[in-house]
Amino acid sequence: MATLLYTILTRLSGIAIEVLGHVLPTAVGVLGEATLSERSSRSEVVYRLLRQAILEQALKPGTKLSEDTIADHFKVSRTSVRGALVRLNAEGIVDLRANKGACVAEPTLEEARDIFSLRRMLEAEVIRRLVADLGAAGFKRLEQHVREEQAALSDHGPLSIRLAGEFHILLAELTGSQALTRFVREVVSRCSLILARFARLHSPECAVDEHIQIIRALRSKDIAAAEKIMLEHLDAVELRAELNPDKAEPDISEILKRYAGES
Amino acid sequence: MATLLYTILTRLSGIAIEVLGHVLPTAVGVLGEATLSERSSRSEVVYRLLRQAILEQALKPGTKLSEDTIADHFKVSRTSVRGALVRLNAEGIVDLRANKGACVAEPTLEEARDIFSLRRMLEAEVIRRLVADLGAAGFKRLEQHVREEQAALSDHGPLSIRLAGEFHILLAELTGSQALTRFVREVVSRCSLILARFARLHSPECAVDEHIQIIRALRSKDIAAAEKIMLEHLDAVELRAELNPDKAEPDISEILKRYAGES
DNA sequence: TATCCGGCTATCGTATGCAATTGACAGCGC
DNA sequence: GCGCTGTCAATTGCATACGATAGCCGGATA
Repeated sequence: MATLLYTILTRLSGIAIEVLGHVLPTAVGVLGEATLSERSSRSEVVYRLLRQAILEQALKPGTKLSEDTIADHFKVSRTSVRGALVRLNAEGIVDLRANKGACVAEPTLEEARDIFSLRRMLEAEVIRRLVADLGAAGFKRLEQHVREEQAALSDHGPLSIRLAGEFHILLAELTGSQALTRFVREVVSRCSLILARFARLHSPECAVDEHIQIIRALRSKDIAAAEKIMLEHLDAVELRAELNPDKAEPDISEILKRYAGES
Repeated sequence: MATLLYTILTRLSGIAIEVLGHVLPTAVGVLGEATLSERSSRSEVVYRLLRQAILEQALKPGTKLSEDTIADHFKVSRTSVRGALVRLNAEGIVDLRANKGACVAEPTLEEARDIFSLRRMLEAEVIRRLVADLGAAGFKRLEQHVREEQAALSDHGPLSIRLAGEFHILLAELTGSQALTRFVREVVSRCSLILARFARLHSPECAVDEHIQIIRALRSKDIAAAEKIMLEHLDAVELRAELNPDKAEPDISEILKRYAGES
């Protein structure tokens, strides 16, 4: 397990080292969501890299995130790592057990259903708002994004997973509501964890086609139809996840709970 | 300004000092939301105290939160304070400007409307779920809470402000959905900031009566009615806030922007 | 007089060191 | 053989120390 973390971080550390030299602006661009010229502290960089690693499912749920290990690999002090871990914990994608170290969060099946249910609500709202006022510029960004997704499709790897999630975040951003965006970002992140934990193979996870359909529905300005498409899309995502709750328990405590009569 | 922070923290530090001795369990109880026996790190304690101070509107939007000052008053190191500030920042109630220190967030009017709109959506969902499955135990907790609110009413101070917000959080908790609770907690927190910034006098802010009506509506199991009451309640809260956008600009930059033609 | 420049101070970002807690293992008693 | 207890290593929590950055103020210059 420690070995796995080792491997992942080594792969990322190539970026990290450059980042921690003075190539920041460029590297920030690479990391995606940064608005340019935004200077990044070490803690910020670690935060982004870890987040990326988790959302790309390189770091799987349950993986222990030792401060020392991470600090060594990113060539920073534990202080910076801690800052990042605290933030990730606040977002719910890292569990922070006192004196026992951090690990990638392991959503339970129950939590998974909970998240999905909320996600449906939030994204339905997104659709409603977008049908009302999405302009040409917005559609352009969406289409551009989908093109990127298609380009990354052959990759079958981390990139396509991340882009699939970011499509939904982009939708939320286009509503112009910061708060809504924030929440969508969070549920999408956690859904990524859930899929990592429960889904068999992540397949092309969110089929790009479904995203294209959503755009088309938005164009049609038909609220009911658009909402329906989105919900079906989310159902599809959820189905891919929960169909096999077999994989649901690599975690013994879940199993034992039932025998202990804790519900 | 620094003087104000000084005063507030001094008032809180009485608690803090005890807390940082070994009286933790007791003190934690005082702080409300803790499930007993949960040991708290220094960072955690600072987090809770700051959060409480902000939500009770003792620390008003815009107040600078110097790490040194806080650390001195709570008798902890800056390290612990930083951890707390990072968390508060993640929740959106503290702004963290690089190399310039933290300050209590100052929601703009635009953000305020955004938050309220989201809040309506989230709490409507809460009501829908509660109408469906709130049991006797739940009603009991709600009524207990309202009694506390009534008791605190004469106080006209921090306590009643906090309890008013916590009523809504309690409602969310009763749905059993962690994610929903989390989001409601966040919007309620930010609404508190908004009221602190824009509302004239916070009056009994959320009239206790309105809370009682909500409970009654829940009892009636009439979704439409209950939802309506809740939305009216939130409208009332919002009205109290936005009726006088005069107070909207104690902040010069907002004013100057208009003259600079930046929008 | 207004503007620009340089040092100064206050404050933050990061690294490191030490104390404290946890979990494991060996040894002892039952 | 089983369980308990005390010691040890590993890892975190916290404090302190240092370097870096932003904002302030005074002086010099046009």
